[in-house]
Amino acid sequence: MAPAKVPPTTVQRLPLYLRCLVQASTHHMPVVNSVQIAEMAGTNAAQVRKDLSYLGEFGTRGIGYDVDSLIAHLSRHLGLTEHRRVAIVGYGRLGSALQGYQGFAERGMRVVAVLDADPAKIGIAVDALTVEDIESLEAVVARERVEIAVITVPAAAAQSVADRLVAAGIRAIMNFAPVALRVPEGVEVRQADVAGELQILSFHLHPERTRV
Amino acid sequence: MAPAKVPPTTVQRLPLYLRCLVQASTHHMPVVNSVQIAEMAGTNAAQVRKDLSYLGEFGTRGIGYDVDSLIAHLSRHLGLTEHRRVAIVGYGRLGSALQGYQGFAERGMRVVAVLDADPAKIGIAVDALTVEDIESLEAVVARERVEIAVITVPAAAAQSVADRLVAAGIRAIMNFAPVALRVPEGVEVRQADVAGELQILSFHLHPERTRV
DNA sequence: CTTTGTGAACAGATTCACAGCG
DNA sequence: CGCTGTGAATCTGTTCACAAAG
Repeated sequence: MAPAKVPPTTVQRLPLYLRCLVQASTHHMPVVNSVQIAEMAGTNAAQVRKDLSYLGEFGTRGIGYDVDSLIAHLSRHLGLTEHRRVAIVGYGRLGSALQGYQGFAERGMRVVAVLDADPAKIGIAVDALTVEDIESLEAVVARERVEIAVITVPAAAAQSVADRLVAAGIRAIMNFAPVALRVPEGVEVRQADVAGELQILSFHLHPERTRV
Repeated sequence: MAPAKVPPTTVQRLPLYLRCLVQASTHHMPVVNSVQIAEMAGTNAAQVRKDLSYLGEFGTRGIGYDVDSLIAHLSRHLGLTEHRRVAIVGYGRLGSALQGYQGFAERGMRVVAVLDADPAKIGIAVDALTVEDIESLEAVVARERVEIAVITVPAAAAQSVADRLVAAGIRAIMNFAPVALRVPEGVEVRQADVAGELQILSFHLHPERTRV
């Protein structure tokens, strides 16, 4: 019953389930069963039930899961009862695309700071924010109570930015720079590498599906 | 010897190894051993050796791996001996950020087409390309011999775009829209969901981490 | 009668540890 | 000797199948 140990693979699927349930909610479905969730999520029903069982017992046998109540449970387990405070470090093409992404708010994320090292970019007003100097990173993190940092700086600068973020108390980093970050125990890093993903796709296209 | 069956988890790490080796090459290291690769990649040496062993026997016992030769082998196995032809469908903030990303070329990817449904965007010149009408998707895919498609359209349009891409012969899709795409057997999809990744990070920040 | 929740069986990935080769 | 390559052992995740609950 208590959230003892949730397997990493299960955690990775929770946002997907949440998305599907929100969609079901907008379609005015009051209740869904594990087969329906699995169809929407592209998995199988046993997986869905097992995953949810790690968080608690939320279903009703013979009926299924109450959509709104399950949304509430998942949101709580994902720590999304309040919006998470996100800083974007690096206001290049990708950084500005993320800053302007409308999908964050409805999924529990709030961008509270944008930073860059380029004097030409510092001071630019974006929505209600201003691009701030990366030199004042520590002050900004403290002032805005940043919980999650998104790194969109060039690869060469990523590790030093990560070091400073960690020193400033950040424990959750999403890194778009194509380098493996070194962080101390207790700091969680998610790596996003678009070119790498395309290379994985390329592997599956490989002509060499016969023999060498 | 022959590339029989490479486990999916291994395939996912190959781009990472390739990146590390390219870095080693620029640092003028002619040879690296599995411990060094593991350090750069953030894994362990046994993992590196096992992964590489699925592709063949590239090392020299007592010495290690020749960097340039291993880069060549990995590139070949990833199908990167020639640049992969990529189309970006959806010229919004994210689509344009990806279109302008300089990192693709050096990692075997070449953007050969950009499409959008918005008449205000169709015709815009981007580098050597022009944003084309999504209505002519099939013609563009054929003309440019597109191998990989990147979907950056709104969630509501993603499935129909995917259906048309598959019908046009595309077998590798990277999807940035936050929906689970349904595709037939034989079509490979990689899902990228930034908000979902941040939610995973949020889970790890959860206050409820105190053992119950 | 339906659907959950879950032990047990299974499948897959990681790590170990060492034989084999340079 | 040093380092790779790999079977064997271990660990982790997925799927099955059914008892328990409404």
